[in-house]
Amino acid sequence: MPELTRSEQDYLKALYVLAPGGEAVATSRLAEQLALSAPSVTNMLGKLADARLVVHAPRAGARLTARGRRRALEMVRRHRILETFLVRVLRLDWAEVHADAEVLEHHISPRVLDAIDRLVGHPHEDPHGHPIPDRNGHVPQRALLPLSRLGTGRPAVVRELRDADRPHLAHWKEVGLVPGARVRIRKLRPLDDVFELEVSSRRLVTGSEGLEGVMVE
Amino acid sequence: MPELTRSEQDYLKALYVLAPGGEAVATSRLAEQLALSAPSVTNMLGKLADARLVVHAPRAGARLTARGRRRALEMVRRHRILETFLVRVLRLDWAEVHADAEVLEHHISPRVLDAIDRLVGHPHEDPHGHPIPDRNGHVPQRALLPLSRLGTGRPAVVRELRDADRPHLAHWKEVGLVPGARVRIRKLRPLDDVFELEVSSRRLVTGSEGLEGVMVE
DNA sequence: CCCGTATATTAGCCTTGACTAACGTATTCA
DNA sequence: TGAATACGTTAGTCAAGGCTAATATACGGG
Repeated sequence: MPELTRSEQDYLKALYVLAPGGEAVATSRLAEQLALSAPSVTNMLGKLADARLVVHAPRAGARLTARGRRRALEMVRRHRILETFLVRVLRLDWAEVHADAEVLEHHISPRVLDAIDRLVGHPHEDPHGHPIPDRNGHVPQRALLPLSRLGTGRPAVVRELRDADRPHLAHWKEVGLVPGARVRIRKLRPLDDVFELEVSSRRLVTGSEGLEGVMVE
Repeated sequence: MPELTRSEQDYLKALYVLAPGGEAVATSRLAEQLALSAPSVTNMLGKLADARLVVHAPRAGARLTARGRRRALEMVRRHRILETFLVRVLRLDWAEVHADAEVLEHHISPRVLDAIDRLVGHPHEDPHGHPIPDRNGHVPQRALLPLSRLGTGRPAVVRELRDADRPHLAHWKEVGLVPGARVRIRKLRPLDDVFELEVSSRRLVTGSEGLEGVMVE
């Protein structure tokens, strides 16, 4: 298993995040996700294709190969274990751990990762509710939908919160939108973009802003 | 306080390790310490001098400025706190933690470092006995000498073990050469390079090989 | 005092992974 | 069907931070 550079790891993880099911991802989407220019992405996709980690159909985007997916899931696993550690052991704030995990995931040795995993008790979910892939790259896939698309009246349970955007995370925590919370959309006013929610029996009125980051079941 | 690259941090730390007292260090010594070529070192010293982190008298080696020393001690502090964490919290082996700390020291945010420091109880010494600089870059300086230069008969106490060489560390631990252990040289046979030691009342016969890594008081 | 050796520096090159500018291709709409 | 637009790729550049080969300095011994 050849070593990957930090950039290569980032590209693979981004591909997985954008297409967990292995669909093809457009160059531009990947560039946006990584905050890089399109030519940089084309260029790196070439290298990753040479290494058989992605297939890059010239003008039809890129998809992970089985090997690429393995490596991507390894990074996802690292990230989520680290977030769990940062919250549970170091007691950092839920909303603040993403950036640190993003850096550390590239620099922790397998030995240290295992020790951390052991310390936090081999969790199956990170602090934001995301499932943690096992050592073999197996992840339980769940069928979730963004809260913004849950119909009126139907009760649901919050499962995952997108960890990448710090400001919303802090806010969600405050209003009780955390994994396990019960939600229901009481009323939906699409014209002025207002949601009236019931979160664990409390009332909450909010705009749709950011609500695709809250995944429910 | 401008950001330093990983390489810059490594150079500063190496300078501190080779000359804790602020003496000038020869280019070649630094190159050896960092396992780099001499021209690479000359080149980087130029940059560090521009940044006022070292003074580089053209053919007389380099020494840290006050600012450079501050940054170097920050790295030393990080390294030692991390080693303490790896041993005390993650329960990794004493002899195995150096390499991991060496990488992580560059990638841990101040927030995470503080949390780790708190978790391990603000230690003043790392697992190998080295003093940990405080936040302001203050280190208690002790006058130690390598065990290889302790005279015959004089009792002493082991204080620090050089953490960089893994094989010896493992060995020293086995034979009881750990911080706090009492030692005495019973007999010294310089011709065949044999030391007869007494370590915490146990007999030990050994060559001088590596004994400069054991610092006693 | 000059030469040989050791050490430091200069010159020039390489790789990684970004970037911008320019160019090609594909799609959509009139 | 042809033009406008969106998107992708090619070409060429840059900064970091290594390297080797060649050059320069300094120092000690004959």
